[in-house]
Amino acid sequence: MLEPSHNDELPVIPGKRYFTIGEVSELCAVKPHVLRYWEQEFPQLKPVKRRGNRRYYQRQDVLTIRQIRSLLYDQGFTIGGARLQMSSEATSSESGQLNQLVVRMIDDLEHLLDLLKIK
Amino acid sequence: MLEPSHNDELPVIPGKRYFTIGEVSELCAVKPHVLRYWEQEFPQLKPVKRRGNRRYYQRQDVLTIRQIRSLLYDQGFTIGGARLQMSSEATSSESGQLNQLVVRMIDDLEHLLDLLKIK
DNA sequence: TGGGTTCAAATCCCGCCGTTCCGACCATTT
DNA sequence: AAATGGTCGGAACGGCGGGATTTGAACCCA
Repeated sequence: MLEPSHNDELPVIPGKRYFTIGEVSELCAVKPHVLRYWEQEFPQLKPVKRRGNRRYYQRQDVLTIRQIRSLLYDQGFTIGGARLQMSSEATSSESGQLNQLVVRMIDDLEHLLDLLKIK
Repeated sequence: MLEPSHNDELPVIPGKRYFTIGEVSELCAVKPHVLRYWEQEFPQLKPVKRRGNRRYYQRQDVLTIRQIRSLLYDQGFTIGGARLQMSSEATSSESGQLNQLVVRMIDDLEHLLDLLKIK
């Protein structure tokens, strides 16, 4: 259960705007009914709903789900613990210190990505 | 940044060398049978045993138990997740807090890398 | 010698985290 | 428009992780 079945191994997210629950299920390796369940447990997970209450997930939703998945399946949090992490992350990204560090690391990564593209 | 551990509210550890399971139970607010159970789940928790298989805990054991307690009860890890945290900390020369921060940042950065891949 | 503590091991139990079922609704293909 | 297949919510169901309780004996201190 706690083998690192990591996000790296998940498919690349196609370049389209909306995804059905079935598509998200495959993109995140999480069954549809589990996605519906998580929706009850994580307030930040709120896909758009249209005609007949169908869910339409956007990129951010997919990434959020992958993050939840990582917290639960890779890092070994309970659902309550994962919820805590998600919300504490939301608030900590507003405190400059950590945020700046992350921003700098992102810069470095972008730099590296550029290098990779050239070669 | 992370949830303050409730360990602050636990009693000060008296300045003696050995503690019985009953004493540790009170010092850590964890019932004796749970302490025995955790002993099966966390290899690093190995109190000395003497005369009639009785457990004699040392200061370090008490601290270890408080840490496990914090991971399980305050931070919302499963037992498996807590074990992961403990062992990853054991291999780190730094404190558990920093280590955990790094783990989360790596997670965040992977999250951001996904974003970069799309754009 | 008696009351409190501890022991290992077996058994019990509850709630988390899904799973399975369901009839009905929706979307896409032919 | 019919056929095919995905999706809907809600309720009932289930495994099992994480203890809790029980048992009966050994131990310790007074």
